[in-house]
Amino acid sequence: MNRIVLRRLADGAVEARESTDDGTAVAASRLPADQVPAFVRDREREPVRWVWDDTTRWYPQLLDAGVRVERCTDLRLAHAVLRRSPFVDQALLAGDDVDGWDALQPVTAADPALFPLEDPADRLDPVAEHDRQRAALAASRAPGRLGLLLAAESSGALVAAEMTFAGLPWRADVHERLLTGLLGPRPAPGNRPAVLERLAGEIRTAFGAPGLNPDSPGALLQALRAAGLPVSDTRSWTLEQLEHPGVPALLEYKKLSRLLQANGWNWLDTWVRDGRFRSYFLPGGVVTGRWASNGGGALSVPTQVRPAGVADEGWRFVVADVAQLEPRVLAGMSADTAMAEAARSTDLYQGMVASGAVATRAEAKVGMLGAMYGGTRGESGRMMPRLARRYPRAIGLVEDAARAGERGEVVHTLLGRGSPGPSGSWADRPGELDEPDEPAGPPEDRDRRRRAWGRFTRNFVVQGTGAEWALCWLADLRNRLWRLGSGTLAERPHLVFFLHDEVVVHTPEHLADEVTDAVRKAAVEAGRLLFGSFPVDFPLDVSVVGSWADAD
DNA sequence: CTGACTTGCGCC
DNA sequence: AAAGGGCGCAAGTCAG
Repeated sequence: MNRIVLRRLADGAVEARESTDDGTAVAASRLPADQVPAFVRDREREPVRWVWDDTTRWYPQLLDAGVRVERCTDLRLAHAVLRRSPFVDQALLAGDDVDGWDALQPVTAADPALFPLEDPADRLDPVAEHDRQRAALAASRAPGRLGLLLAAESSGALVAAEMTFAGLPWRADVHERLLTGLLGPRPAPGNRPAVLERLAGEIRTAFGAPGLNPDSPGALLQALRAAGLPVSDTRSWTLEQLEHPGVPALLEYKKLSRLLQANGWNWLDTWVRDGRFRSYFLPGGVVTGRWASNGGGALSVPTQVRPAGVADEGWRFVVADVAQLEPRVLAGMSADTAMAEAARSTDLYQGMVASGAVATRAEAKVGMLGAMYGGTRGESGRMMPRLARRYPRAIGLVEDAARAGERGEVVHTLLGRGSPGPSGSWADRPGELDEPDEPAGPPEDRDRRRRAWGRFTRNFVVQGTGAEWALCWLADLRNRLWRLGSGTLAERPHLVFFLHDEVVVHTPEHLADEVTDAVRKAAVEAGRLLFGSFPVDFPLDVSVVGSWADAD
């Protein structure tokens, strides 16, 4: 398949340089910027891979012009993966531009700085970088796996741009009714809603603290202690343990105050327009490879406001999430057949019980979470020896990752995403510089930091490989959805939300069953891509609903 | 005053 | 019930 590298020139025109799969140059042309969408649309008639510095700098404009692309190489994201991958000989990526590529940041409309006036991306040469990346990949220790990761990462970049373009259908009227019902009418700026004001009064009375601002943790802590309560913080969980007549009002206040601050009227004003919640998703935004988001807190939309996520008239949401993604991924990547056997069940934890490994589902769950997160105390710590006997490969893999992290070594995901190196003097190795801002401190501090880094690397391999499974799922699903419909992106079934192990597809009602089928087939394909013929299942919970709140 | 940091809490 | 990992965000707090 041919590739076309797009590059913005100093005068604003765009250069398109086409080459064959083996790198032979075919053609180069120069286009006025306003002719780029038509050019891309025309060339998309035949299979082609677009190569560009950064999807956030090219794709939104194409989508606005009604142009969808099938595949791309996102050099920014690929560079970030390659630079950290232990599979790669870093010398092959060296060049004058390497610092520029390292520093390149995505562009979001929330952060319109630097674009399009003085964009650092325009000082970088995408053709040279593409050549370096191809050479580094070809010479890498596992070009198949790493190549899959780069393709999936680039595909994720397309999905992210498309989700922002389409937006998540959101009914501001439903949301406002919900707010008014819980908080009272929208207050004037700077004032508390009536319900919060009433609760604040009750709190002041109950704790004998006139003038107390319950939003101030310091002042609240003082008031609680003055009332004779033995607390050292003001977290809800701490407060729940207390017997005091003022506590219920305080907990209610905190809950509603949180709703107001995070997803209140200001949130609606800022993030919801024309019936859509438009956030920005940032593939590769987290070190493990998970996505981050920018704007509107898209990765933590509380269940409380999900009733306002409502499909358009004649459309439906297909909401799908994977049950227990990470333990299943761990079974697959460690090729632990006993754990994969437990994963044959819809409920992996129940499968562990059925096999006799543990007595109860609760034990299975707490034990596995401890294995993946590094819990050593209490219940999960007690489960570890039994799990290690029963699932030696799975538990061995995370234990090895933890030990490697404690030694200051880099670990990697199944497809080759590398963990960042530790910083701090506990990890100093010969030839490395001390971090002047982090003194060695007493030995027990160093040990604590060492163990904390081990917990990070332990979790990194599982969370990161889980993110790779999810990327493959998304990428395959995106292509299946496109083939289901006709017309523009927004006229076909399309992705509108993604969160680690959950997707929401907005689809014309008559295609909902086919979308459900596509979501399941894509999950099977993701498992095959990562784990080949190793038998590990990824069962989905799928709901076809009118409102997001009705899923599950 | 601004910017950096802390606290607390939402999601997985 | 959290613990143990990863985030983003808003408000309060504090240093300069």
